[in-house]
Amino acid sequence: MAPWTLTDALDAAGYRLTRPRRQVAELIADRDDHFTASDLMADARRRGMAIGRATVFRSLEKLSALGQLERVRLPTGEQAYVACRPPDAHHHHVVCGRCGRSVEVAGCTIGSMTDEIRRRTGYDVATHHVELFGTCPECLASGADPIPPSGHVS
Amino acid sequence: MAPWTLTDALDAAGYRLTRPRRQVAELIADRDDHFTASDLMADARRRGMAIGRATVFRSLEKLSALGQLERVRLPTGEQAYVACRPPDAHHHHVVCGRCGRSVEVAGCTIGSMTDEIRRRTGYDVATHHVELFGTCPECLASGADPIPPSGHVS
DNA sequence: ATTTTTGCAAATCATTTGCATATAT
DNA sequence: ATATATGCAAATGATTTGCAAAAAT
Repeated sequence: MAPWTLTDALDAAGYRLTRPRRQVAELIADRDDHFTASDLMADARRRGMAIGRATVFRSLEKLSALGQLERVRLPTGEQAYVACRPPDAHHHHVVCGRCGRSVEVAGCTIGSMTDEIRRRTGYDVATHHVELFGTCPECLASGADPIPPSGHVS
Repeated sequence: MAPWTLTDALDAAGYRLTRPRRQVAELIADRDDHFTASDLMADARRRGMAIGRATVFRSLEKLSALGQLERVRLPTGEQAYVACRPPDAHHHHVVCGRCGRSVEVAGCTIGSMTDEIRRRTGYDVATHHVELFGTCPECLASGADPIPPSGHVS
């Protein structure tokens, strides 16, 4: 069988495989960068797919819940999504601020912080979000000026 | 002089010290938890302060740009802010998902990840965002069930 | 006096929801 | 058949913007 598609994930979770859902899955699979809900709407229109706005949002919600997508807030403040491939392991994404491409980064070092935080602050850390932004190798190679490191982050 | 207030920060940055701005600064200073723009609007109304919605947003924007506030996206999806005290050093916030209180955590271990990421992915990491959520010591003591660690985070 | 800031109301924008219809199972 | 999902359009909610009036320098 094909590796493991978003459609498979929806299927495995017991959702019905409808035309709109297959199409949303296809649109996402064809992207290698982050995207917003409206990006997908535009993609769909461009390909002549008729998918309702609400359906796109509902699909994104389900796929996020299934761990197939991660919601990220871009530095610009936009709400975007990136596909998790593979979706199971704990990881983070680095998003290129220039072209939008993203890759996953395994080996999260945050875990080791939580004990330390508990000890120092008394807070029991349950979850965390990490969003990394920078410049991808392609954009670096193309001579574009890298995004300058920001002085005060997070 | 008083330690260093949000008002001082606005002043130092060359902004005019208007009544609404002083009031927003006061409202924020009186909070020890995260807050949304609407929270501040409500606080203001409660105290009989007449501050326009737009002014609140404009003030939050300036204070964020000055590094006095951090914008955080709560697990619920809400856009909130937390005060940075002190505002200068690189740090992150742990937010209590139960009561909203937050504290800063110094000693970010992300920095050490960036070289590794560069080596493994070719991405030049410029900025990062870390948002930590959990349960604060007070809430833990009060016997409330801690927020369960989430399986797939970020 | 001059420039900045305010506050309103309108505009924008993203996201959600109700509900009758259509579709997958 | 029957439960689920769609798609519209309307509702919601947050944030932004234009602009004349008000306030700070």
